[in-house]
Amino acid sequence: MANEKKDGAKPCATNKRKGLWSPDEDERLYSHITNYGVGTWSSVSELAGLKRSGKSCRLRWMNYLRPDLRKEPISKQEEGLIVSLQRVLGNRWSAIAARMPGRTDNEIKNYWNSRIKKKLRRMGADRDQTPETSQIAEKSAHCNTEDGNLDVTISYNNSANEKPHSHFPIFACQVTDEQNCEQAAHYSSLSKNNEMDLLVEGYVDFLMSLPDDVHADI
DNA sequence: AATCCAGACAACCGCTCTAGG
DNA sequence: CCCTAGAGCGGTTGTCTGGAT
Repeated sequence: MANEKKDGAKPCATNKRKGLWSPDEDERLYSHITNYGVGTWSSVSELAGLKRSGKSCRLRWMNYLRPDLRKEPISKQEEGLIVSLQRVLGNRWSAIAARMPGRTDNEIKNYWNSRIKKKLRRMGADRDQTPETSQIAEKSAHCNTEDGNLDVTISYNNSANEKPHSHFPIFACQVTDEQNCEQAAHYSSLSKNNEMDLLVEGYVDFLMSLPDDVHADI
């Protein structure tokens, strides 16, 4: 709860404190919100006796003080999920975080920038060429279950240079048991109906259900 | 012991979106 | 519609820490 780092906060031109939060500030913010709720963030700052912007209070609460945050490091399983979701959703960190309970967009973004991105680049698989959101909006899914392989592929229109399609796999594995076969059939029906949101949700659930050692070593 | 440097994380900035007047 | 304030988002910067020299 308490900020263990040194208090580097200093007032800015508008007389608002900036920089790292002190344990006292954390305590004030936490007890105010747990007792009275948020209301508006600018009022929280004032009512909690903080010389911080409402924006700063919101960020501190969302990224650090919220009781439902997971404190443990991001697991291998979650890392795989981040990579997969980034491929599907692009750099929409809040959308990715929404599918990972207890994790924040800031945490995921930092994790991506400091670790995964580097890791992918080392492997020559940097996905910075992920399609823009508008392109993702036009994407469609293909799911191939032939030959006992479950291969889920997202395709998207590349309107900029009018190439018909580019595609990138978000998931591929051997269908080895009954449960996977059912999953494959499920994906297949979703992709045929172009139900992208459900496909992504189902994919997330499936990924989370896998034991850690199943995840590909990216 | 001092310094440097890279990695990790916290926080800020600027922008967009949305709701209400 | 237009304007404004607040909220939220993603990119970027700042700060701290620990390891290497």
